[in-house]
Amino acid sequence: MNEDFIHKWISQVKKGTLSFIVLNVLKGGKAYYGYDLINEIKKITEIEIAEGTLYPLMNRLKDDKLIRSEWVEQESGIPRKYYSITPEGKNTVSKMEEYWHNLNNSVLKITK
Amino acid sequence: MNEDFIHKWISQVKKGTLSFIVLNVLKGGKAYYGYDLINEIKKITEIEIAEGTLYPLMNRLKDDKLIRSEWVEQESGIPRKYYSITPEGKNTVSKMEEYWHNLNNSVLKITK
DNA sequence: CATATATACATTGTTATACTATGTACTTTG
DNA sequence: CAAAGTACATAGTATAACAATGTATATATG
Repeated sequence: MNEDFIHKWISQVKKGTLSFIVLNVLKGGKAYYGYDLINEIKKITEIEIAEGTLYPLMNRLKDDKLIRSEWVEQESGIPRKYYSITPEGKNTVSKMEEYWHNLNNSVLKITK
Repeated sequence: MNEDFIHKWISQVKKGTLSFIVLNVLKGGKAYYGYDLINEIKKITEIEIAEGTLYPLMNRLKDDKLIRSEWVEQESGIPRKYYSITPEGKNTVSKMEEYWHNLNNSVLKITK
């Protein structure tokens, strides 16, 4: 069946898209912790990010200095690592937005 | 610099996007050969597909029976391999379109 | 006429990233 | 007290874009 093809295709489309989405959520300046981000993104976009995808992704973004992180102790339960965007991250996300916009316009041109 | 980040990001975004674009070009029923596809897509979308990307991509699409190919001898020059879409390809591309549309709506929601 | 450029297909090796599976550890709920 | 939820993390696998390289023909240019 080509169900399988579609499934694999969606996984490929997510490559790149996820970092863009995460940076956009953080863009406003509010800090999020990982588990929260997954749920927030699922709520807004219906896109499900596996934990095994998100945590390495956040580390990559941090290595590239687009976000920073900070451990915050909780009154009860496990400490949370809060992520927030850096100035360089904001700068980068606006360039990404521009590319995405052009890409979608191209796709619209070609799909109709 | 984050020029490098953007560059790598664009390469990742193309994963999945390129197969979608190629199938959309073929969707109308007209047959294209590889070299022609690259130029056609560059002209319409400004997206540059490397030859080392396109030919393996076309083989994958063929393996998945979304397209078929046919060698056509030329009066002069190198024979061309013409690709055309299959019914299954048309079916698949419309599912892809649906997903893409939803994805872009999600992104729009999150970027504003 | 030799060389560069364009046409046309193809493969190999490298790199990046999503996902599954698995693991740790604490808390809440039935 | 077991199950489900919260919260972080890593290892291994699969996939795909791209650079580099190779083959071969045709045409333009100095």
